[in-house]
Amino acid sequence: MPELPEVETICRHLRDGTKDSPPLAGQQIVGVRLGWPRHIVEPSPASLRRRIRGQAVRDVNRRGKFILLSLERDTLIVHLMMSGDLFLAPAGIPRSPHDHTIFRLASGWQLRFRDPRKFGRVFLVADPETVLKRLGPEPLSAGFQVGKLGLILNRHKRALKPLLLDQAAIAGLGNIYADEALHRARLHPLRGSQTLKPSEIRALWKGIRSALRDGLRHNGASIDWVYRGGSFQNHFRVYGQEGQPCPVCGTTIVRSVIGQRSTFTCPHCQPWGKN
DNA sequence: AGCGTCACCCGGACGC
DNA sequence: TGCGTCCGGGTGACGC
Repeated sequence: MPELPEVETICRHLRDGTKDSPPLAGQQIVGVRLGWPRHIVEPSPASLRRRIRGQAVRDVNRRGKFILLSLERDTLIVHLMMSGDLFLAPAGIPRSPHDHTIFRLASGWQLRFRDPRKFGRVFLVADPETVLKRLGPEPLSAGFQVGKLGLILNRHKRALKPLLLDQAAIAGLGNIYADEALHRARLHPLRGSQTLKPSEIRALWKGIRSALRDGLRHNGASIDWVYRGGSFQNHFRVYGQEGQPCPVCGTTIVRSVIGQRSTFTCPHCQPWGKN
């Protein structure tokens, strides 16, 4: 499921173009196909269709797991949720049954939102902050220093894993990168956020950043049936590795459920002792 | 107030 | 083959 590195990779492909498709910036939207209107959170589908016509894409950015397409007057915001993909395709390529929302461009290319599970969300708003205001800081930004993570950890009294997954605390982590970050930090996912020593806060900070950076370096992870060309799935240390040896110590990775989420840990590297 | 838990939305994968 | 169950990101309802 697309998390920060996967969403960032998709944004880069849209922004810079790929060997098969042009950059999105400068392209004018001339029409929309709304094959699953429930994707549209706001405004109404009819209003979106009317408002978006004629607007050109100025820029492509990411905030948390949201893709932001800055248009001339509005911002088109897409959340891929767990099975979404956003990409350019020539109009001549037949759409797949899951290409629900399609933005037709003046160039003849199409911006397609493919989403087999239909959980994705689309917003067209004048002010992106109305959608993004609840998000916590960007974990890869220069402003996200160790002290900032320490404040977040101490502001809450929660188990680490649900806290890492809370987009209002830190934006962009999902199940994969939360587990990978905790393993790198050698911290158990049930540790209380207020019980960490300074050295452990630093380890978690480094774990979060290095897991995300490694994900980005491999263009994200390609899992389930959604393939975007990433290869980070070949470098998971714990996620999905139940029964496999820990790459650090060889102990068998175990799966548990924490906060209704599958959670993978190394019992040796991430002991659940006192604290 | 803040936290945990649960249901909800979907369809592909998988087990029987 | 066909049915039932599981999974998961974010949100909102609910209870403590």
